[in-house]
Amino acid sequence: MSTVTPSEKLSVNRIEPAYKQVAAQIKKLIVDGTLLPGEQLPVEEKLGASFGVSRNTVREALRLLSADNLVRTTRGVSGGTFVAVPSTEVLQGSIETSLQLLSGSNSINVDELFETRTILEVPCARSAALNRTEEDLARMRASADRVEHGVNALDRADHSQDFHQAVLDAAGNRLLSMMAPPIWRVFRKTTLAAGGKSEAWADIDADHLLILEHIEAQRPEEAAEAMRMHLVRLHENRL
Amino acid sequence: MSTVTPSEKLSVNRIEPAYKQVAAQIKKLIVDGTLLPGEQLPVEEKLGASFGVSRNTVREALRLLSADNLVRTTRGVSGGTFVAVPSTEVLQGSIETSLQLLSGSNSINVDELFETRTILEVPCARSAALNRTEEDLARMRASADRVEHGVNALDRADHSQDFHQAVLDAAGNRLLSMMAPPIWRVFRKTTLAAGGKSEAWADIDADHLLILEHIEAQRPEEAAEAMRMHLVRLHENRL
DNA sequence: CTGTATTTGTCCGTATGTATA
DNA sequence: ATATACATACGGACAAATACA
Repeated sequence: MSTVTPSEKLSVNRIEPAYKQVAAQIKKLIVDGTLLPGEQLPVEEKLGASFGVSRNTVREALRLLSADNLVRTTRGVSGGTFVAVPSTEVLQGSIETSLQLLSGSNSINVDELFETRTILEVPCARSAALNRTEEDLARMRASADRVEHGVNALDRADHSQDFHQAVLDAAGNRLLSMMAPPIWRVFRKTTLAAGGKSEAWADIDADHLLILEHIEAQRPEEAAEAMRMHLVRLHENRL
Repeated sequence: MSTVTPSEKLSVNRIEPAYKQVAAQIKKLIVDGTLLPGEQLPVEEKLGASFGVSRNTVREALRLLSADNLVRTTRGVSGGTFVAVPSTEVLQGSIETSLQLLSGSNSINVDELFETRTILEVPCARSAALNRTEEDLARMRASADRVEHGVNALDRADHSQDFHQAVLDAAGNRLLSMMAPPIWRVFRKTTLAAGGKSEAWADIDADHLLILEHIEAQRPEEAAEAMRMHLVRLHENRL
């Protein structure tokens, strides 16, 4: 008679390390809203006593949470572990890391990155034409100008991203504003070594000005189309 | 004469805890591709010796990486720490957690979630009409049917998500396929308590069939428009 | 400005789990 | 089946940093 492991016979869960259980419980409290942003957690020794584990185990659990930026830790007498305030940078960072990994393992390719970028940014250009404020326009003008007068390709590329971010922000959808940048950055990392063709920069400057013009004049469809053409150019030039 | 802290006078970096530095270095090796997925890292003691820190510090660093699912750890003689293979589930999980937090802190609202969903899914319906395989169609038919015959609202909502996932997958952009589900899930969590109006299900079933019909007949614009109308209905009914 | 209390950071030792001889 | 070797998991003690009296 062959022996069977419990998992084959019964529907039981594999036992989890203590630090994972502790992390899961604290995470639940944070996501549920029981622990509010900014609130201080009990000190490590106290937490250990509550969970019935050592301080060390608590610390490993806290490291799990801090990697997700759910908590922030400072040392010293007035230090401690606090529930982190959610930030867009955190989300962008985790998306970027994951995308880079998926890109490296060929789970996604550059064409998919670019198509996604287009799908996100073209509607934003349309919305931006409707919702843009004077402040938005000033930001776009400034960054478009900085692209035009950038000292080198890297500098210009940076300011070009600023321009695109300004368009996204003008559209007024904060979720879209934060989803696009990780895609740019991963795309840029994977194609930076290849080196973009610099002769395209004059066309890119013209594109930016055209997009800006349509957004300023509140012509949504024209702005969307200009953005679409611009992104095609960027794709062709691997920028 | 007033004293100034170094950070005010010089551009220096605040010193980081050892475990963060260790984590950052290992992470760099993984993202760079120096350490390949599936590869085994040196044992904790060896790592500690390499970095000049104790095993415990190494462990906390590994916890930081495991939270991002960059490494996977098992114990026992054949165990150890291995570079994890990137998975879409991981990315979706981290996006979902961040979105939920941002949603809870009003950094994004449900209208933005829904607009983003529309922007992602309407182009996917268009692409799906062009790229769909027989297998894709079978998935859509099956899930549309399960929505229609679902025993309760929760069950129907589950199958409805399956239908939408099938459309996304048929479009062929793996990045879009993985970005949409976290948005649904967060949206659903925030509006579940409110309770959807169940009298809309008949219309939803009809929508699904119409979308399916256009995709099957390879009519991209009609499919996109049907999807857009369908999402408007979902939004109106808070589903 | 110096001492002191409090909190996290780090190290070492031991326990426990796991596969294999 | 049992022992053994080797990996991570856990626990306790000390060190360092920080704010405040």
